[in-house]
Amino acid sequence: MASQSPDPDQTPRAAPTAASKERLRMWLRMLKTTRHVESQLRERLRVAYGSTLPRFDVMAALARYVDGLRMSELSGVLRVSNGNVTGIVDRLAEEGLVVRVQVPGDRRASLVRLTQKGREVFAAQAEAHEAWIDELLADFTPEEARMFSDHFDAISRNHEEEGR
Amino acid sequence: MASQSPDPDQTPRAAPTAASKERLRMWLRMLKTTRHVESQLRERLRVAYGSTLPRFDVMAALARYVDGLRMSELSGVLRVSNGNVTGIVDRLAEEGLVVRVQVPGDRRASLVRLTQKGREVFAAQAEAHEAWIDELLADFTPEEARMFSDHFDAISRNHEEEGR
DNA sequence: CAAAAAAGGTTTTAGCTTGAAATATATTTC
DNA sequence: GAAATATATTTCAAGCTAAAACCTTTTTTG
Repeated sequence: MASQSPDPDQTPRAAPTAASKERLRMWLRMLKTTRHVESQLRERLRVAYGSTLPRFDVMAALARYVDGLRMSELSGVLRVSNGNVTGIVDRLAEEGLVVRVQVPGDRRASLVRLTQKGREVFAAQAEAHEAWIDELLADFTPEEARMFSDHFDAISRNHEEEGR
Repeated sequence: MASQSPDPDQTPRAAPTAASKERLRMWLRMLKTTRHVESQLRERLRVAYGSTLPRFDVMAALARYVDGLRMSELSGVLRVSNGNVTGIVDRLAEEGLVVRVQVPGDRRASLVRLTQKGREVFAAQAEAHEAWIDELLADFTPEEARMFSDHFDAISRNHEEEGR
């Protein structure tokens, strides 16, 4: 076992350290797994429901907020750009899954809500979605899943504070 | 501690089980973290280098394969659609970062390679990229990172077998 | 070898994504 | 209360994405 750590200085950035290599490795694997699951979900939503992940995400947000959300709240919850939501809601509205309701006191704003049809469609999709996740992540035991959840949760919290 | 598992039957799909709830929870958190890191990387690449993540991914692949890759190999390595790579390579070629080389024996195919300029630009971006990851995932200790890597790695392997 | 099938790429279409500019309405300030 | 500022949303430009249609060129097959 020859000497392996010739450079023990505390370089704060740019210089690749053992730790940064480890994190990079983790990131690449995590990204790969995430993309695989996402692309599976995309395809299954497309084939089974003729829908997309962004549409599903919007409906999921609206399902959680029964009273509806303003466009800006929607983009805030989903953490996507403002103009982005406009197009997705347009298409969902065309299909009769959501409605834009005028906000009484403010003629700029509008409230987006799921329609009855929207609620029904989403309920079916959400159930399938959960089963797909269960299948795609079957390699994680429930215990592992819980451990990872808790860890990611801590990190998300940090991120949210930054992004205030 | 009252009894907590009223439904011990082996329902294979659709019925939400405790395990599926746990995996769903994990997925949502993992996705949130991944998206946060990705959007940070996108923004930083844009601001610091006027570039994008897909461009970076293509250059990273070409940096690993010094002899170059065919378009189809490139899309295979990156796991994106065939026609997708065409546009990205077009733009990288316009900027002089890659070149398309005719394959001697086959007039359909072409080999894509990084130019000298491409190698230099990528080297700088890759170093910044690693430092950004290190910063964005600083909440993971190197040991945790290693553990997560190993776990995701096992899963990726399974996915690759499916996707053959 | 000619027809058929396969392989390598590009183009097209429709949708998603962001950031910036534009529009309309509200609120604040002088 | 008019002008300036801020807020809510949409529009726009540029790029990414998958899938499908479409050329070429190569390989296979009868």
